[in-house]
Formats: sequence, structure tokens, C-alpha cells
Amino acid sequence: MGRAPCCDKANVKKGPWSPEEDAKLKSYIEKHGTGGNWIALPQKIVGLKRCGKSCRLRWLNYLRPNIKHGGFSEEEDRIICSLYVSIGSRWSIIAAQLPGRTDNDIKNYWNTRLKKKLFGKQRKEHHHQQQATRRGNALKQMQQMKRPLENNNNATNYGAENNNIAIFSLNEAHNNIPYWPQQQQLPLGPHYNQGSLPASDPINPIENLSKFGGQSMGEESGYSNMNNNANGYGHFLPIMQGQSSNQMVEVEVENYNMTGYEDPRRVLCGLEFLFEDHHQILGTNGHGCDMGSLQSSSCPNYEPIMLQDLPTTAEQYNAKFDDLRIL
DNA sequence: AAAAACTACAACCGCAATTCG
DNA sequence: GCGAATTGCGGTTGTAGTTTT
Repeated sequence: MGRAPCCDKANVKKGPWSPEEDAKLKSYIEKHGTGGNWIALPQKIVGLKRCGKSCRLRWLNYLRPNIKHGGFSEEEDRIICSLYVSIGSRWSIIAAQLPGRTDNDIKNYWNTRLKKKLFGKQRKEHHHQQQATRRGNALKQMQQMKRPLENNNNATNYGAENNNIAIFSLNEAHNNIPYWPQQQQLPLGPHYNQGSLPASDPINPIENLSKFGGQSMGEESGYSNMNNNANGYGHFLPIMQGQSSNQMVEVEVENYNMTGYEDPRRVLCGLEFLFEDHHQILGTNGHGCDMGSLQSSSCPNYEPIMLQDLPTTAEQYNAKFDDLRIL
């Protein structure tokens, strides 16, 4: 038996608020306050056929005094991005750091603009993703970017020696100058096997990619059997294999209980968006890996990412992720 | 000029947490 | 302590407006 609805849905208006409704709600609250009960509020306002929940949302997000809309400053951009990287999609917490901004506003701003600004998504690609989302598909991988601390709220659990990893402006990566405030204590993304790449590599693609959305494999992704390491991310360690420039980037998983999941490459979910559309395929991958049970999952299958497609120099990085820079 | 593609944002929905009787 | 009511939150959707083809 489900819960009783908060209001009589047949008798409440939905959709955009009219100026008259706004005026009624605003006027009432300014005179009488909310009375501490949003559900009961609309019944006290003559002619307002809205549910309490809708009134609350309208007031908090639009009508209450000192709300700012649009025109986010660069400083606000930085704060939002920095906090998102640190705490994920805790919009209410982020909003608390930005006076006059609502969580809804920040969420919309992030979803429609900042995210693209950061990840440099192209219109077409974004649209494809949006459509996929609306079909109830995919985007689990993007969603997995949320709440990097979800599975591990104790910040002290993060690997102490690596806690200062911050997202870099890629142009600044040359100089190892962190773009985001250095004091940010950020959760680690997945890290690669240090020994498998030249230590002198000035910019390691995979390590950097991991900073742009490496994900925690939460329960909803079906990886709940994974042994999470101390940083809240499971152990998924991409390593380089092969010898030619065509060598394939594969992913190996250390201390990983793979029960039921045979394709370790899927642990790249959450990073695929950094690659071109053509990487995404459906069906078997043609490389002898049984994608069988994965095909119907909400997470699309991806071709192995070829090393040649990954930027390995600062120049290539900047070219590929030119839009990454906020400034 | 029209259609398609895309963006931006308000609002809704469902769920979890909190409060209340 | 328990269950219902309410609140708060984050994800998602609807759609008007804008830009591109």
C-alpha cells in the first residue's frame, strides 16, 4: 500500500505559474509566513489551486527575496565546479555556499552549461545523450559521477598521500599548476598502474581522464561485489598493453571480485564521454570478449579505446579538451 | 522561410529523512 | 516506539525560445 498523496491531484493546477498565482503566494507569505506547513498553505490562499509542494518549490526557487537568476560569475563557476568535484551533486550544499542561488538553479546551470564547459561536449553528442537519457537509457555512467563520497563518507579514509589531486586546467597542466584551489581535499579517481607507463610521461592520459569523472562503482551499476579501496572508488586500474602505437588500452582490476561481470573494460563507464562517438558500439566487441549479459544493460558497451586516440602530449590534450578550461 | 536540432530553465516526481502526534 | 505526515533533495521531464541546417 503506497502513501496517500500530499494533495488531491485532481483539484490542483500543474505547470507554469501565472503572475497572478505568484502574486497570491508571495503576498500571503509576506503577510503571514508559511505557517510551518506547506501542505496546508495553499488551502489558506483564496483561489490558489496548487499543491503545497509546488508552492514551496515556487517560493524557494523563484519568489523569495534576494534570489539571483542567471549571470553566474566566474568565481561562482569555480566554486560550483570545485564543490562538485569534491562532493558530487549535493546541490543544496553547493547552493549554501552561493548566497542568492538555489539548488535548482545551480543544478540546471551545471547540467546545461557548466558540465559542457568542463567536458567540452559538442552539441550533437550532447543531444544524443539527452535523448538516450529520456528513453530511460544510458547516462547511468554520467550519473555515476555523482556523489564520489557516497560509499565512503569518511574523508579521512582517502589515501593521504594522494589527496591533493585536483582538476587541472589542461593548459596549465604543463606547469602542474592546479586550476582548482589546492586545499580542496578531493577523492581520488581510479588510478592506473604506475609501473606500466613511463614515469616521465609529462601528462598521463588515463590518470588525467580519471580525474574528469572516474566513478565509483555503486550498487546500482551492478558492481557491488567490487572491493572498494580506501578512496571510495573500486580498484580499477587501467594499464597499457601491447607495443605499437596501435596498442590497446585495457583495464585490469586489482583485488576485484568479478562475480558475474566478465568484461573489465566496463569499468571505464563514466569516462566514455571523453571519447568520440565512434567508440560506442553495440553488441559484441569483436575482440573475443563475451559481452553477452551486458548487452541489455543500461550501460552501453564500448570498443576498447585505442591508445592512438588518447592524447599523450600536452598539445594533444589541449586540442582534445580545448573547452575544458573554464576561463 | 521552414524544419530540425539544440538550449535553458521551470516544474514535476519519487524517495529518503525528519518531524509530529 | 511507531506510523503517518511533511519536508528536502536530486533526478528527470516538458516546453518555449533560440540557433543551425
